[in-house]
Amino acid sequence: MPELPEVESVRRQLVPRLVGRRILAAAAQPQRRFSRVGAAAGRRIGAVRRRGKYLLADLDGGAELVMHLGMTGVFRFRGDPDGWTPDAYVRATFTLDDAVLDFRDVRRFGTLAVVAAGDYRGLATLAALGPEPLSDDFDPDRFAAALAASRTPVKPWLLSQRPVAGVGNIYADEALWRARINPHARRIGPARAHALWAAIREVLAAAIEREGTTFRDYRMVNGASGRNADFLVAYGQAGRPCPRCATPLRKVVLAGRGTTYCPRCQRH
DNA sequence: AGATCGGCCTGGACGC
DNA sequence: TGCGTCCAGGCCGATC
Repeated sequence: MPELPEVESVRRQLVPRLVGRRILAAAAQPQRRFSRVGAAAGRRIGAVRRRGKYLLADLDGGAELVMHLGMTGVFRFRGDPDGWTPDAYVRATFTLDDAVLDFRDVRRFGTLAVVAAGDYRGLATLAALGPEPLSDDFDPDRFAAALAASRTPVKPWLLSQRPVAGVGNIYADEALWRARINPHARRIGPARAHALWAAIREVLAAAIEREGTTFRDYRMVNGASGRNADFLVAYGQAGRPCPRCATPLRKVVLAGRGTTYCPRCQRH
């Protein structure tokens, strides 16, 4: 499930192969999640950026290609040494001047859209996206103040993408464990908010170093897996002893999402 | 206006 | 073996 570290790892592999290239043709399956993809045809690609879990490619003529990997989205180039060949799950194809790029997405949770540059009106989450966690825009005091003002349990609050961009289910569980905060907590003081602020940055930075977490679907553009799965201490570890206090980790459903935490050392 | 919840989508794991 | 059920979860839109 691609979150910020996975999307960033994909971005880093896309940059050398997309920046400066011209899109000769672009086509996607007809569905609402793919909007005006054909409008990318004929345009040259500028910077390939990332905001949260979104990939953003600047196109000439004042356009922008917005890409979201959803749950199972991957980008792959035809003819690469990894032997990728398109299959029934390819949802969109971009013909470049020197390569052919496929967007494969088994579960169709991904999004592709060509918009006027910066016009995210059809993309509510992107339009209201919080600060980049690894940038100076992510301010610990503002984060603590926003957390103090919220009455929502902290985990779904994080997943909303408004307080901070790019944190999904895996890294929310990891960061809350690291900061010793119960995912159900609704009232969190400044000291613990600062601990969570730091934990988010640490967890995401370490996962980027390892090129993301692969369980099954997530792959980089070259087909390789991320190496972070073996380092998870909370997500997917229900029943195992907490590495801090040895209490068995508990799994619950919170706001419709599987949530694993230590019932002893993660406090309300 | 903000919080909450169901729907989307499909393969794989699991139970009988 | 085969079938049915459940689960994974980011985002969107409807509803309260």
